[in-house]
Amino acid sequence: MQAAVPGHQLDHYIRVITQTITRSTVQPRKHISKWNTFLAQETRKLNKKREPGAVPIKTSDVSKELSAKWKAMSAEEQEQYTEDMVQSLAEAREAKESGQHNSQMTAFHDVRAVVEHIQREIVNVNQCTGTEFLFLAVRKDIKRFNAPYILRMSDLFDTFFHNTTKFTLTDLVLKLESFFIGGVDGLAWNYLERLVQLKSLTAALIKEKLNNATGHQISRMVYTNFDEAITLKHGVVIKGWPLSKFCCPSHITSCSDVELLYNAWQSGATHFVKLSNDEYGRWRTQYLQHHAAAIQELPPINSDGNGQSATVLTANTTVPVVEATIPAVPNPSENAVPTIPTSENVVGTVSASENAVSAIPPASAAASTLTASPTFMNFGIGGAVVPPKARKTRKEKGVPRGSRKGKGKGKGKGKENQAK
DNA sequence: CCGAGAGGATTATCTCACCA
DNA sequence: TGGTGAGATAATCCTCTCGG
Repeated sequence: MQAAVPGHQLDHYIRVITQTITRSTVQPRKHISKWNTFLAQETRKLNKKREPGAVPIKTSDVSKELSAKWKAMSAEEQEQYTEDMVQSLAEAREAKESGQHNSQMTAFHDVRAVVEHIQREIVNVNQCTGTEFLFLAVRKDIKRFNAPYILRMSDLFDTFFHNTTKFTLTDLVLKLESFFIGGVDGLAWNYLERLVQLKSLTAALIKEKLNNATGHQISRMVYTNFDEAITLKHGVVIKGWPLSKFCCPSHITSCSDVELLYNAWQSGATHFVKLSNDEYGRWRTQYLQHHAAAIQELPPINSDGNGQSATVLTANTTVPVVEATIPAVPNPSENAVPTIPTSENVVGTVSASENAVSAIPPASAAASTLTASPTFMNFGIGGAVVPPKARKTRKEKGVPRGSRKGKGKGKGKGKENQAK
């Protein structure tokens, strides 16, 4: 393609062929630059005039020359000259943003729609006849987006599989997926592989939920400075974060924590909530007030010993808005509102240390909510979430290990040392 | 195009449970 | 009691996005 239609870097053709996102779609500028449209327009004209087969003129080749021409024009002339182009670029941008052209995404939605339909039918038959159903769905291609899916009509399925195979349904469906994706070898998952896979699935799930909540594609989920990067920009908050620490899944080191997080998102116990205009307005006001207070009031606050919020704000860590309590019976429509920052329930926006821990429900709270869910569930719901086993404090805790360069490679190194 | 920063993946090393 | 390997932890590396 590059040979046939030269003039771009290889990356450009790859993006055109695969229809993947480009930087312009990731974070489009708020306003289309008149200068850019002028530059594009003029370069296009010059390219039309060039000899057939000649090397295409790039904007960088003519920008200086065109800059002089641009500056010579009055503001009105510039406006008039680029008006049409700006409009057509705006339309193209809109089409690019909302247009559906990704076959993987189409497949994902197809699977989801079919699964939803099957779920409805199974529930109906179960209610009419009392027949027990267990329905599993896994992808067989790593490129597909759909996460493993479990639908079961009774908790007894969990008990049965655990008693007979020593695996939970979650473990089994992960193994099943690995079998389809990687063949028999995929079954030989060790802890690390499972952890990595689950982290990846969880990150993808959270991003998908974020996109659904905002109604448009977000380039990536931001965990550090969540309130600034996500809530402030998109008016979305998180409810029911199940862990004491808010961070990206890859930074969670315990497998059980990742499982808990994944299950919480999959079940909806943890979810994004889009704020209404009023709610967002209030949230934004408070957010800006808190930040202003943190900057302006730090010295006097420390001196009079009052004003914990501002003191905590200066801790340099911004914790996202996390709903303080998970309702016993999840009802998003009713519980989506109170994430507006008030002094009681939005501790997360101003607290970085002590308050954040108390504000976020413990793992057991999330688990109890899960078990209170309906009888048909998604992946992993209803299984008891076992907290990580307490371990001895490591001797080298807090001691920097230093560079490992030149210390040899391969996982067996530590074992070899131990053997010695 | 480039640097900063964040997310995600990989690697090295230690702990612990199990078994002969 | 010692060997073995899975699990756990922390450091480091790699990749990507964003904004200037």
